Amino acid sequence: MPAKKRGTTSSSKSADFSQVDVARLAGVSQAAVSRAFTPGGSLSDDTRAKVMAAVKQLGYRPNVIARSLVQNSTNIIGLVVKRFTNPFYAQMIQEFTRVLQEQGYWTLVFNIAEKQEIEEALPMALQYRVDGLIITSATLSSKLADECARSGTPVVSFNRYATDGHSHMVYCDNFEGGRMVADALIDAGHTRIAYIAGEESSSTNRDRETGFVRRLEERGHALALRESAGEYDYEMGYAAAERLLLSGTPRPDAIFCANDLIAMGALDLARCKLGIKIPAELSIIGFDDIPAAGWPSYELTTVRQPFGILVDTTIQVLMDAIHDPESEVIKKVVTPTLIWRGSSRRKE
Amino acid sequence: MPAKKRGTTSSSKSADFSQVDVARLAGVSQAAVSRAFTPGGSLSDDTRAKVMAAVKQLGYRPNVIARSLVQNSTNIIGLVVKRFTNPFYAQMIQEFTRVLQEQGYWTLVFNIAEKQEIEEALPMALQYRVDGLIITSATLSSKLADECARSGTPVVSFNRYATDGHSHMVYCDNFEGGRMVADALIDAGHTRIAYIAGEESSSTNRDRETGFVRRLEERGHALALRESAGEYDYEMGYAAAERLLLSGTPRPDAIFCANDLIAMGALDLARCKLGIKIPAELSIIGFDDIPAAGWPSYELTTVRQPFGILVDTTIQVLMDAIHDPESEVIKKVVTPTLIWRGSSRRKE
DNA sequence: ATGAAAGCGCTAACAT
DNA sequence: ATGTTAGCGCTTTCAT
Repeated sequence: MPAKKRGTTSSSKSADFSQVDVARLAGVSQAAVSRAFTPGGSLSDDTRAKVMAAVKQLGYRPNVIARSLVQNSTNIIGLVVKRFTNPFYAQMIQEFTRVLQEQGYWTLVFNIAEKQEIEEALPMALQYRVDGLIITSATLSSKLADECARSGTPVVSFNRYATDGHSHMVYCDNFEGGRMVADALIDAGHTRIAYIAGEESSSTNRDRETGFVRRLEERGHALALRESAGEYDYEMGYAAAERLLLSGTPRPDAIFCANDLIAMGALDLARCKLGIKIPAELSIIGFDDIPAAGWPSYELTTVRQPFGILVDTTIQVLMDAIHDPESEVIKKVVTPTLIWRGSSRRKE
Repeated sequence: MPAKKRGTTSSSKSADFSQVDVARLAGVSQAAVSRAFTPGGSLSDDTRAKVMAAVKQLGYRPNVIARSLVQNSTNIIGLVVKRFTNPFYAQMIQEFTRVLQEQGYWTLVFNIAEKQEIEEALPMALQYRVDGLIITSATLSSKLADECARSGTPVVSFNRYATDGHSHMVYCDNFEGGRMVADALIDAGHTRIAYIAGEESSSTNRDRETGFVRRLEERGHALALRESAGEYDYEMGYAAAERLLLSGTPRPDAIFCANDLIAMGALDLARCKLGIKIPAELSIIGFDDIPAAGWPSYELTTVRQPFGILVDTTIQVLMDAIHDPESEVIKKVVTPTLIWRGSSRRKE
């Protein structure tokens, strides 16, 4: 089946040359060719020149797959993602691929739509012998985590907990972010405070909400209303806000949304459909600080996740784990920042 | 360097088992194990059972890298991307990875920031022996295209021309899209019509602009003003609109922007900073139809690229090319649709 | 500095 | 149906 053409006879198509071909043409051993491509391979200038001439003449290109087989290392990192269209995650992936490339790694993307799909995707990643895994928007079952550990593949969970005992973790302090928002809203004098949740099962949602609600309570406030978008997207945020604001109960004077997309949906519903004045009649605060949050049409107050730091840290942790497979589980927490903009009232 | 543990002795960490290990445990030949993992491999139920028992006991997982080496096929598609953060492209990548996975392929992402970087990224893709390449947001030099052809790696250029004689092409009819906008604006009675360009060197920009301007001229109109954002993003669009609308010359009454992000930047500048009424005083039309274009805060009239069709077609073309490497260059053109929304006046 | 040879884990052709 | 054998293209000893 492989339509492979070998040998020295000049044939025009689909010809992949190997080091044997190069060696033959250069009049050296195949090992010499290999050394010419090995950093630190000891080779005389003369032979190296001969090799390179032959390489150029044939248009030879090393076969990374073969190298990966013998070195038991692919220089590929598996990136498991979901919710791709959320700008926050899109930007993440962009950064991950970019920074990884700078470090000489390539990114194999595993796109999981349903929760269960990670059970298929992850074994594939292991079969491809990736050197490491970054998991965003999914949680490894402990069985999967064990398999990764057994095969010596380090895993970094990005922006979520992992209690499997093997995965490293890098995440934003979502709990603290929730607290910040509670303080901001209380300080601004709000009294009927609501929360719109994102994906209920996600640890990001749980932490943001818990931090938020606990802090409200600490300061003698209760959560007045709660609604759930179910997903982290605009449309679901819009719909959730609709349920929240048209529920018949007295309208809240502030809403904390689990992320920016939800907040923008809520904001649009409130001002475009219901004609509510933002922030005079209603404050809205999001989470992430995606680019659109800063656009003049939204001016969304939000909790910024410092994603450059998150990405760099994640990759650093992964690289450390790759080079020291025996290391203990590493956990890095990054602190978010509240970004004040026009969608919320300020302290009087 | 590879810390590999072999053999039958039960050792706990980093143990990757091979078919030899499985065979030994199952009391069959190594080839039998291979056959157990080969779709049409002939094997008795008895041996298959023995193999599977051993597989399970050891936690054996096939090594795809080794298979790729012998089969000369990786089941990996290289995806070359740029401008990741543009929602249109983010959505594309999401779709590409999803659909490719459905077909049993995995996506290796090559993120190129600078134009020149494709000269490094593409050879790497070839070294990884990808089964095919999808190029978005970049143009292959004919030298690179030749190398792909020589190595038998099919290439599909996504949303851009390729005149290299090898690359297949799937793109939206940007020229026609430009014409549609010209008609829409003229029909609505606009007389001072402007254009804000995206990345000047991109074929998408060139085609949209050419189609637009030609059609204006056909109908006896001239382009009143032209400004360039230089990039396809919001900030550059905002800045370009600022130059355009504050240039001192009489203000245009309509602007066609090379894509939605630029249009949203222009729209925000016009109404938030300059207080211009949209669309009463100024019509704005974009291109792409990203999700945000439909949000109530923007209601952006735009030319929709049917991206589901674009992606499906691209992958279909690529699959065909993979299975018939000798095929002629394929070119598929997809027609866009004008989506009317509130940011532009309608025919009176 | 260089070549010869072993072997990475697998598939596939060739026996039987 | 199953085992034997020969590679795939490469790195890496081990000699020299």
